[in-house]
Amino acid sequence: MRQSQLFTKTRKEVPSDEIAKNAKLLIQAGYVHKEMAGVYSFLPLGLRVMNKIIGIIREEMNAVGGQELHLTALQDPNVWQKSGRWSDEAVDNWFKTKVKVGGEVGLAFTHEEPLTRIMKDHIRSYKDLPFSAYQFQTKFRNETRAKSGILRGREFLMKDMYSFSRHEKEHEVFYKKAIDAYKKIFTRSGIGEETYLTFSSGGSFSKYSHEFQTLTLAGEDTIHLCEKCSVAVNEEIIKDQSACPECGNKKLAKKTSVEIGNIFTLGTRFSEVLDLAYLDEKGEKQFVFMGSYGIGPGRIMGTIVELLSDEKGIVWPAAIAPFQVHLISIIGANGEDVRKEGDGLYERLMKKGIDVLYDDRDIRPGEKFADSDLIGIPTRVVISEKAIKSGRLEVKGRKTDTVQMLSEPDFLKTLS
RNA sequence: CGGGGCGUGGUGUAACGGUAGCAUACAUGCUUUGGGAGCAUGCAGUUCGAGUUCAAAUCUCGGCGCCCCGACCA
Repeated sequence: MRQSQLFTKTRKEVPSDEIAKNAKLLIQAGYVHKEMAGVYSFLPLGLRVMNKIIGIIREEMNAVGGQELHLTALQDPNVWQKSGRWSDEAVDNWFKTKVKVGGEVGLAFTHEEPLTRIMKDHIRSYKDLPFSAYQFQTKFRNETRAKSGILRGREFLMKDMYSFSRHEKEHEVFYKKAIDAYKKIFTRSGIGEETYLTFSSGGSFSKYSHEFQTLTLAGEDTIHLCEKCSVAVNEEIIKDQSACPECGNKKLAKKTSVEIGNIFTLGTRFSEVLDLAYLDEKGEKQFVFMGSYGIGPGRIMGTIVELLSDEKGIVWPAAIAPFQVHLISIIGANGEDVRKEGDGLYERLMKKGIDVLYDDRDIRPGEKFADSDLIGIPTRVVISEKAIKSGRLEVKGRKTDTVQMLSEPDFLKTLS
């Protein structure tokens, strides 16, 4: 992508009412646009990052056998009435609206009910189980208070997976696989070190659940973590569980964190009320045993900005950066050589399948460097008269201050 | 939802109740060209509605919006 064609521009100054670092930097660098409180549009750079995160999650969900599908945002009240989750008393953050010809619909804040109903058409026998399905879907939650930039919005993308098993024992096998898959996702996203498997309350589903909590002051949760086992206990159940669930360690460290994923054992909570059942080997009717598994890709994105940015801007991990390489041309007084060489290098890199953002703009170097640091692409390559004379590329990592002069083949090797 | 703060060009900021100014961005021209260049010219603004007043960005009331703390967070 040529930066001269990128319609988003960086800004020198940030909107003064933003406090959250993730909102400040993502707006300043042109990744997102705030539409209103808690509602963000993703611009080309932001969408690229989001798609990288989605790609990682998708691979890991597929690896545990999940099948991707896409459910509706508009919800039929009937199915929610059966589970008792349609009323505003039961669920206070519904967005509800009316259909013109009569009747109400809701905007989905989660999808247990609709998917359970769909599965009634497909599950008949124990032979149809176990099974899991997932989607990336926009969720709507009428939060009384949106906050912390993209970390807590009223509209946000969510990966939600649902598992359907014959019984608890079968469910637990999948549940453990899901935990491992989640760990891989957060590690690959570059926040594995700061992310803790956290024992938490199960809300209205079950007594306990597991959350994945990432340490950051921008978060709104409090966890008590065991440094030995890398697990934590959510503050909300610390009265019941005051020691490490793994090793019994009683000296837990209290930290602020953000919940970037959660997994619940649903049991037969939904299958019973919606009558999702199968016939077992003996021909007896059994309710399907369910679980649900959520991740907020936007929360991962915002959390990475919170954790990894520095005073100059964002620092993306290579796996989720919008581009692999930021190619910058320094066009001096007679810049034709540089322009030609830059264009040529850009074409060659693109042909190799390398994702390059090419700053071909006719502006001064200082501005290009500042933008590059702000945008946060992992590798920067500068092409200039100096570089052309040396016959090498000037390569610098976003996180390091040292510049390497590499031949083009050597540079290509560093990317593979 | 309770409490607090704040709404001025695209963005960031000034202005005692009395001419809405500065910076940046943008446009044009010339000069410049390795860490957000210089000069000149131009474009562009008081959140909305009532009220007080000779006069309101400024004071009062209300709406709308944004941020923060708390409550909530399936």
